[in-house]
Amino acid sequence: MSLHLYNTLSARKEEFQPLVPNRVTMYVCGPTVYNLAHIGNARPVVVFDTLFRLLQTEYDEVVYARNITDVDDKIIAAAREGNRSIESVTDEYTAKYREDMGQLNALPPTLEPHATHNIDAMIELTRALVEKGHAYESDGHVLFSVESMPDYGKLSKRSLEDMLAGARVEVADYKRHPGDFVLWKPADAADPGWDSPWGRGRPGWHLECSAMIRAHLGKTIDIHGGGRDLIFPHHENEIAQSRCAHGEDEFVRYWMHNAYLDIDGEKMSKSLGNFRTVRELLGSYRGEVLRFALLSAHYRSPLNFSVELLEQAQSTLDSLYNTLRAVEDIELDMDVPLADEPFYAALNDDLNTPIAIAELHAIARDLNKADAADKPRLKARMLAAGNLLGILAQEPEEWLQAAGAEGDITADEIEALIEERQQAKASKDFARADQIRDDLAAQGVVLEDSREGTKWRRGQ
RNA sequence: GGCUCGGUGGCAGAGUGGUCAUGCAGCGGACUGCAACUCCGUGUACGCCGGUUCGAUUCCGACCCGAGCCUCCA
Repeated sequence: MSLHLYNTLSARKEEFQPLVPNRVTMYVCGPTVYNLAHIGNARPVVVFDTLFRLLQTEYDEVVYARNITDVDDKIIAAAREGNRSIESVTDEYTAKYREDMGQLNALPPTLEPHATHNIDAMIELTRALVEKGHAYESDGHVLFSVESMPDYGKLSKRSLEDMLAGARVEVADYKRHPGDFVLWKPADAADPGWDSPWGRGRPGWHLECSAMIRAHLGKTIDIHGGGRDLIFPHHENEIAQSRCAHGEDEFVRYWMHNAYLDIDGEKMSKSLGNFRTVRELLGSYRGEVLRFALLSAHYRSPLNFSVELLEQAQSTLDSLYNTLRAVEDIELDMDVPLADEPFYAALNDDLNTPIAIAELHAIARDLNKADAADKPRLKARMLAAGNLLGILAQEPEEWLQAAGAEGDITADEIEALIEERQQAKASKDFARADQIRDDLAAQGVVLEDSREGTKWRRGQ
């Protein structure tokens, strides 16, 4: 099955065809770097990283850009609050963001444009919009005129009338229409700012993405991703800016939006304060566990986030790695055509990761009971599935035996006890053998006997 | 209020007009000195009420409940 993606714009699955054969351009809204990423922020990263991996199996060139928003009111506020410079705030959180996402096995994007490095492109875009009559200057601000664009609201499926009906925000008096949004705003002397035809100022948030896409990927791109909550106004406004400035009918060919993480039936968000940072969770769970948990639901479905979810992800990965450990010495059969793989078909069907994971389980089950002759191929298939999902890349033994915390019993101590237990078993002293096993179990070490000897892992 | 989108077995979570999701947990069995691992088997699930249909969890309509967006937010 060829790749099909659900397009928010058409509200249906469409066959994916890149604008330029064999070259795909993808842009995903990245972080505003003023604090730590929470696990909800990680969902689009993991989802679009999986898509990135999938696209690379099919296309020679995949250009994936994820921006860093490093100029914003919140950053300024955070710098003031911490009595530090803007740069020290953005540098710190950019670095931590990269580290955290790397822990989730997210590949680095091809491009990581910074807003502050693209100010010229933003000014240029604004100038073009003013010249074409889509924007106007008012009270030091430059605003986009939503009435100048006939199909404004197409992505979010609402009309200007709908928006007015729902308006519950005080309208700034410098706006001609309540829906008009800021492209460029004046900056105080104390705030970061850049000279422009409209005085010293800084860009509006929506403008940044449009300008960086134009500067780095082109007028029309294939895929634009982000969280559902960005559909309106952010992505709607990107469309308005880019299409009106460039005179193109098409800005983004496939709009993709992930649902969010829920906590107790509510979305996890900064404003609700019910979030858990990735960094905090990494203290208790490995990044791969977090990633697997995020992939356990389809990206367009809300995912209930809980400790139970993580525990389940942990035990599922342990089990899969256990299967791989049993075939550690088996050579891989590299001749595995992805096109024939059910997990590949599942991912090509709008990134259906739950089905892909189900297929992975099917392969693992077959591998567990396979004849020696079939193992090289099954192992290769399992690893290929894991690779697309961004999991199962570690050495099984390392995964299963990694110490969880300081003070855990060491591998050497465990090996010594296993040896002692072997002797006890040989002399039929089962009471002693079982006691050793129970003692280890109490310290989180599980023993697994087989004809080849005893293996151990840390777990429940 | 306007606009979107959902309600699936103990839990998580796919999918479909008519024998199967899958995983975790539970139960039974095989294996094992006993376990663990693994394997095999095992569940009157699809919010409620109507309609269409030979047949609906799946299509249509009403209703109930929930979520999201309309304001910074993945």
